Amino acid sequence: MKQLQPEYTCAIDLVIDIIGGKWKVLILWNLNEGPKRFNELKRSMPEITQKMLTQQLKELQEHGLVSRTALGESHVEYATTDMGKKLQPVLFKMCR
Amino acid sequence: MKQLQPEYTCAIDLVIDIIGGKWKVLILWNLNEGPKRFNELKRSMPEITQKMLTQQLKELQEHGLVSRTALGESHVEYATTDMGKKLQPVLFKMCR
DNA sequence: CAGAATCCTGTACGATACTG
DNA sequence: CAGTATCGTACAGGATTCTG
Repeated sequence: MKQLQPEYTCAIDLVIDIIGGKWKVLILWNLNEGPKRFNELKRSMPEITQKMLTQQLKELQEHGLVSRTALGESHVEYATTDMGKKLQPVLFKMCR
Repeated sequence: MKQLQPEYTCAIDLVIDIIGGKWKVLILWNLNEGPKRFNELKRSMPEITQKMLTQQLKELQEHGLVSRTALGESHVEYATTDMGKKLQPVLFKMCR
């Protein structure tokens, strides 16, 4: 998981790395309601491509904000972690 | 000057637009000490190119965070605006 | 269903040279 | 001193096809 040291000279760079880009905040927003499956997330963000959803979910996992749970052969559930839940009010206070 | 409406669905996008990228926070940091001339800024950020410094300063002006004052033929001074000064503590609280 | 694999494009950023 | 102008590159993100 990414930490503040040593490659970041400024925490802002880390924040931008973690929630920057086109999709991460939107994904966190959609997971706010509760755990969702991959295609369920996909449907709630019609404009995202599968590639980007896969990729951004993977990065959110690496940053410890989202968890992935395989519940069956073809049943995967994504949810916000405790850290993700702590981040949400900070983000969403700024969103309308 | 950019506003919250209507092209941003989330204020985070605006924040990233305003202070995102590789150089903006660093420029604001360097202007924290007081007004500086173009080359003075350039020297305090040896790795930035003239092109990027020019470009980012222009964007910071458009966002109303930095002011530009021509003091002579070849003497230009950059400084943080009131809004820039308000933004600084928020940013720098996160920086070490 | 939940992805992986390719290929492609736009643009942020860099290197370098030049100028009033 | 304070920039422009051009050219080149790397990478984020998109479109499409394929798979266990």
